[in-house]
Amino acid sequence: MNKALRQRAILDLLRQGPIANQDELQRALRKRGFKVGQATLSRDIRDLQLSKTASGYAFPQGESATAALPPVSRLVREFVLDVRPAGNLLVIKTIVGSAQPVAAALDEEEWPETVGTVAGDDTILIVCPDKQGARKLGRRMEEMLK
Amino acid sequence: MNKALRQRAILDLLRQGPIANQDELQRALRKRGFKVGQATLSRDIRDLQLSKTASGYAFPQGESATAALPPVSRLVREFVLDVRPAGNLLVIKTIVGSAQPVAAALDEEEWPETVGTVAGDDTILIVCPDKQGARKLGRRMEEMLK
DNA sequence: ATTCATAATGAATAACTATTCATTATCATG
DNA sequence: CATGATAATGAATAGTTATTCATTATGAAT
Repeated sequence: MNKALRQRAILDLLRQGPIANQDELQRALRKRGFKVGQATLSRDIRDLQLSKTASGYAFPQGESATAALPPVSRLVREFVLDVRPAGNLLVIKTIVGSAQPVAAALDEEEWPETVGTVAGDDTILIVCPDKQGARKLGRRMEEMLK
Repeated sequence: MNKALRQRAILDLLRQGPIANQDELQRALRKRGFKVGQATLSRDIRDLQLSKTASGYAFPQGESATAALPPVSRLVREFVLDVRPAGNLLVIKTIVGSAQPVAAALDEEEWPETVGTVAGDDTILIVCPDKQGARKLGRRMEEMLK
């Protein structure tokens, strides 16, 4: 039950390459650890306002799919447990299994302080350019935790 | 068996308003005199590169549907039997039943010499600004007849 | 006109997608 | 922690679309 992450993953998959149908989408998502039924995918596709073309699912005009998506702050609040700067690194703890997709979402934000990210099962490491960057990013994420 | 006219009509219908599915498209086309099966519509939609969105069929990016369409010259060659200037009018004879859609296609060209068009069952009247315009347009269409 | 090749089409059906209905999770509040 | 409201989900199924397999039309070339 993590619609938010799943829908982000769907958009991500779409950027990677063409998805011909919901069956294919289902299999691709399963590889990423999302196990859902076809009905749910049909709903996701409606939510994201995707359209089906001869060559697979496509984004709507003007990248408005991103708009239909919950903001990262909501993801952080929902899945992140702890944030700790450590030198020029930021160590983020998430509920188990969510580190990977949350990291992907953070990546997409393209914050200037993120040089790179690595994600395990329940831990994300964000590499920042320097100690100051890590602290700044840390504060921003603490803020999101409400 | 007049794919060319039918596909033009489909695009025209799409401009008029939303078409939710092929059943609806089939009924709308029938009103215009095109009687075809669902299978054919599925093929037309592929040909025209339309995509299906939550709010019905939509044009592809960049109006490229027009590109997938045969040029007017082909329509004229196929459906027009005779062209005769008469003062500032151009009288066009078509095979029976095609005047209406052919006139629609000619209209869309927005030639400067066409002030307006009226179409019956097998006859199109194109009103031109003057005698010269009618003759010029007449020559252009004769040309299309090969 | 006959023949041949190609294109267009429909009926039947396979494939795919959306919805309904019931169930389960989540969350706020007493 | 119960309870009720709301959201998310899946199984079954209804609805929709794509494809297959014949068949028919069209046009070119004898």
